[in-house]
Amino acid sequence: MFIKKKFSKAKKDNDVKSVNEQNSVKTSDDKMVETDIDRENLRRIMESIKNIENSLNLNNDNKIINDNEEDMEYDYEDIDIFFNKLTGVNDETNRNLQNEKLREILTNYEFDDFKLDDKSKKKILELQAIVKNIEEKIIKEPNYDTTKNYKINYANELNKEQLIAVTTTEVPLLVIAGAGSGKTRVITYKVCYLIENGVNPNSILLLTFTRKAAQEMLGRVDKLLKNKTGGNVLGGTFHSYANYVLRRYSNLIGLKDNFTIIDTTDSADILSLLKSELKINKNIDGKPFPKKKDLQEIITKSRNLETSINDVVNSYFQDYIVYIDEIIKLNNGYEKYKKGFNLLDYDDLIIILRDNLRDNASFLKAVQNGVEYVLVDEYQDTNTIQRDIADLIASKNEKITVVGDDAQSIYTFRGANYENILRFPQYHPNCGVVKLERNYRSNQGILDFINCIISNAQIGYKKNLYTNIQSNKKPIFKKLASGLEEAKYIVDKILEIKGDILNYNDFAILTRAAWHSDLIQAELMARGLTFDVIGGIKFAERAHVKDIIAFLRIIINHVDAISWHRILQLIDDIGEVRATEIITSINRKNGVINFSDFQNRKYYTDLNRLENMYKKINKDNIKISEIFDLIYDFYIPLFKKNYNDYADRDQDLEVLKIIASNYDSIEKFLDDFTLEPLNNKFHDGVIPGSANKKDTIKVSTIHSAKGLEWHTVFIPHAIDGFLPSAQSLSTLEELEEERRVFYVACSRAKENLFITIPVYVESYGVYTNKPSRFLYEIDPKFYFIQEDN
DNA sequence: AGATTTCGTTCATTG
DNA sequence: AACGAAATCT
Repeated sequence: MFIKKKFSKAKKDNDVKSVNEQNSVKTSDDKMVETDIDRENLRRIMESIKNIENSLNLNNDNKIINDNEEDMEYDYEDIDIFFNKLTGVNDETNRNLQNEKLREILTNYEFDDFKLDDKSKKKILELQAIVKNIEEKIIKEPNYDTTKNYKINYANELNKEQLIAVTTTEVPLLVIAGAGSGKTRVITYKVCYLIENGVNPNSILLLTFTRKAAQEMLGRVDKLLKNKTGGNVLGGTFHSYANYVLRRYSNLIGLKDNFTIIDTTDSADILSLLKSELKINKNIDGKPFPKKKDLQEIITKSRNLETSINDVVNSYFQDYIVYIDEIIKLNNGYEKYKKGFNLLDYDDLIIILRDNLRDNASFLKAVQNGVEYVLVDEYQDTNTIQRDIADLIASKNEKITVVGDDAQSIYTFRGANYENILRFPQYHPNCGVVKLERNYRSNQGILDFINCIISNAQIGYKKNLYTNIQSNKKPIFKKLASGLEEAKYIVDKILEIKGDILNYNDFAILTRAAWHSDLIQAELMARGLTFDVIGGIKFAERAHVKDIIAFLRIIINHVDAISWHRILQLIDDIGEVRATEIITSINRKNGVINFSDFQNRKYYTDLNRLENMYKKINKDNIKISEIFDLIYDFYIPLFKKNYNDYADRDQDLEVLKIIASNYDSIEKFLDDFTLEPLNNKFHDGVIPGSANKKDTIKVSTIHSAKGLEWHTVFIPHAIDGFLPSAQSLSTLEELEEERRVFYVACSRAKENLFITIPVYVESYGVYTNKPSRFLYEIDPKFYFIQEDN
């Protein structure tokens, strides 16, 4: 069972041999497995067990570990015995003891309080004052002309606060919208209302968190108005809007309009390349030089928070303080590299836009010329750059509406600043405020629970969500023996609740980190249930998908060096150094692809094939599907050579071709692909991101679940250290954000909310009995601890 | 020297 | 699954 699974990984032929002589640890079915790692793991497990046993105050007879025993040598049977005791599978008394103990843990849970420095205290006080002030700006009555003949009866279809939010169009407006309070509805109706009052749809700018959100809202506008005007609204994310404007007015800002947008992985790859070119690969005081991912994070953080690299390293990456000079050097190299090869990263898109709106009057005028009304969704997740963009565009008439919920701000790690929402009135002194508190989503049991979570938060608008939904089910907390048991429990529950009435669509499993649902996915698969994975490793980030994208980018931007690196290194005997040499030669020829200089090299055959491929692609009126066929002709042999699991990856290639073939141009496809990366893992013939209405269970990260809702929601692995994440416990701000993550997760549920923890976490090989501290903070009367299966 | 293979380590959250 | 360090190949 679980232990075997863990240890089978370490089982290797030669290890097995050595076991016989040295050690006698064995599994319950007598298979010899033993390595140093095994022993270390076993020791750790035993230590965990000891701790739990001690905390349970078992008498010695019930213990499997004798404290006096010096030599910690156990075999795996011991663990099974303990396991059964702990879960009470065999023993009624123990089960009761367990639940009693759990209740005790949940009510006597102690954590260190954070010591706030004076600066933070001051800030909290200041924000509290702001919050108080804001209450005075609340608009009390709608300004709605009932005599007007609208297609939509706004007064009927909206509650009073929603109606105020929709009809207040001529002043800056802050809409504080609690979870499930009809935020989307407000935005959709507001767009309709503007259009019905004669506003030109393409002078409305709607900025949302994902492009899908914008599309859905505008689709609903079309439905409500029974025409196609919604499609003319400028809608999208800040990044996609930036892309649009920068290309359109590239001449005004000295930018080439055929720039390539690179994603996070590309940035990291470039940094890694520069790192090896600069030959800085040191190890000072046992602290290794930052990995490419960390480098990328440092740089992007410094740009999004608008602070120096020095500050970022000092506050978030103390281990790298010794390398600050090198990191700054690398950053300069990175900037130069992007300029040289006509690349823009995500941060460039919005920073260049903001800077030009601010400093370039003719550009500002050109952009403002088209925009009369600005609507911003998920305002709590904007950073200061995005805030500036919205403010600058709206600066000519201040007809700006922002909608958000500071309690759901969960993106500070990428620079989002929930203070934007609190400080909106400071930037717009004549603004109005609307608070939406009526919840249309969850039943009262869930609302009590989530109100409780957020009442423990330190900063924010006071909100108290209420509902008219009659049912009143308390959330359920359940402890399971292992991740495997947790997975089984969840799948069983889904089937039980679903019955014949509900759809799979009604269920979601939400986790803090994508891998927390690994075992659940395995269980779903084993039982033949279809599910979609959202979040985690994205389709667009899989190695072979990136390969294809690289081929396409070269077509548009012949000097896109990072793509060349990817492609060339697929070929045998070409590594980083050879690739750089070849790329230099391409640059010398100004992007002309001609590899004749390398005729005598052994890898010339493939280079020649590559050259011919691009010659064939470079033909007028070639269809996108033909381009793909040519690329695949070249790629497939290399693909099979480079990925021994190519059979699993194979289907992605076909999907990519289908998606791309729906576009008119490669450029458009690449933009979309980078700006709205397909989230879903691909399996069973589902095209990721397609409007496929298949009835599937959703397995998602909490972050990706923002704005969505389900009948029944499961939050597995709600272990303290996972949620909140152990990596977010150093400051109060971090902890507060974790609380909001938990809040977002719980508030997705309409009817049922299940929170579970496994006692044994397979991938870490540790036992735990601590549920999330956020659970502890909640009055026990607001949830059940489920005692049996 | 540079390319490739192997093996251990690691597991936030994203446009 | 993907990275990076170390071992091994050419």
